[in-house]
Amino acid sequence: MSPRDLLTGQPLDCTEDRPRERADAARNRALVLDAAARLFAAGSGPVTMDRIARAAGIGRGTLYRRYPDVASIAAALVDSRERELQAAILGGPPPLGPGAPPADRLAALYRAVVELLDAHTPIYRVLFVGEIRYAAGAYGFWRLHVRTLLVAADAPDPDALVDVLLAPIAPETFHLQRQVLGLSCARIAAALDRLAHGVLA
Amino acid sequence: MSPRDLLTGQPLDCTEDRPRERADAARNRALVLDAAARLFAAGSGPVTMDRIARAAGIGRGTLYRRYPDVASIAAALVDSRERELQAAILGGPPPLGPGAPPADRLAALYRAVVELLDAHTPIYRVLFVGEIRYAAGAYGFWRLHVRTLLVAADAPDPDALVDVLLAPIAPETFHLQRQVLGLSCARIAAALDRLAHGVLA
DNA sequence: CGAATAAGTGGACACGATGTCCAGTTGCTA
DNA sequence: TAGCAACTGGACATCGTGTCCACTTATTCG
Repeated sequence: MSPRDLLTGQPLDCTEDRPRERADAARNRALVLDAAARLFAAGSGPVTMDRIARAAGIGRGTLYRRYPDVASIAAALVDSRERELQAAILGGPPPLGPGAPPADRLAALYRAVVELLDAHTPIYRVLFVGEIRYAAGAYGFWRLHVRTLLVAADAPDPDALVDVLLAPIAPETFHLQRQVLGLSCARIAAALDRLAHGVLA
Repeated sequence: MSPRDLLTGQPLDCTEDRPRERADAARNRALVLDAAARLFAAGSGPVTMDRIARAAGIGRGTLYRRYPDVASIAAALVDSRERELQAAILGGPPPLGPGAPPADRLAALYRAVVELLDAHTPIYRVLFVGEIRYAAGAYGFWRLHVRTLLVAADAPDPDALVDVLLAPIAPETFHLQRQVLGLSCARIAAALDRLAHGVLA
């Protein structure tokens, strides 16, 4: 693990005696996130560092100071939602939280992720593009969780199965099903439900 | 369907009376495919149109004349292998070909695709990147085939399930399992086998 | 209060890739 | 062997990336 938060790029130890973030920097950060959210929502053309900087009314150098790339900005935008989901998985009510059978918990995770993807499709399509996906914080957490469920269900070779079970919630697949094919979230979740109960029978 | 072959970029009607491809053009095409194969195999840095042109010793304009992008070149490189697989699915011996139960046929498809991905990982990582994947010829064929299997197995909502079942053989997932995690093809195929038999129970 | 200082700022720059265009060349055919 | 059409190759305009550095400003401390 790195000493920095994977999602925000901020040092993890916010309460350290190291000099606090300056007021203008904080203001600019808000401008950046706001502008990026607008650009993602607008969906007109690819969201680039250049566009974000111009939309936020700041220089490129300033943008690069805090965020190394578009993915890190996307991560910051969905940060709070993902923390909520993690909390619900770790300590919320079943079936998402502890207490339900593994297959039901996996299905519940699928349902929650489908909602998340639906609410922030353009962001996740940047955040989880190709390889980056596996480096993103959320994937690591989901992977750990699903692996635990596999072990609890006595499934063979959890290390090989876990990524197979996570593949169907890749943003590319979701986008194809939701936008291109026009499937409802309920139908997608139902298909994933069958997957969960089929494999973790 | 377009009047051109999705894989080779060549007109579909090779025997038409339209002027045949000139000798120098054919030579250059061979040079291009050869150079691209070498670049993909070498694996040193991203394979771009520019590099391919230089490696083949031809100009950029010449390259763009036949191939609009790197993906189309990658498609041409695996064309013959994919045609073989399609033939085996349509008319080969079971379980890949007709005659075996749907779950077995799906598992056999998984096994064959895993082999294909393993033999040409770098090519497929370009060919199936993000959205492009669904536009590539192979995906459409596999999709149709798997949908047929789902219908044959009386699975509910084949249109929602089919992409869920195809997601785990995305090159990104395969790369993670094979290269990053170091799993053997056999283990990956076994996990997919469980998936096939779990869902098409 | 008013320097000193370090963090923050913004735009210029070099680089690399894309896709287009067109003047010149060459293979093919009659 | 002449002419046409296909082919060739490199120049060009465009766009995005990531770095760099001289300048500015918020904060701190004497």
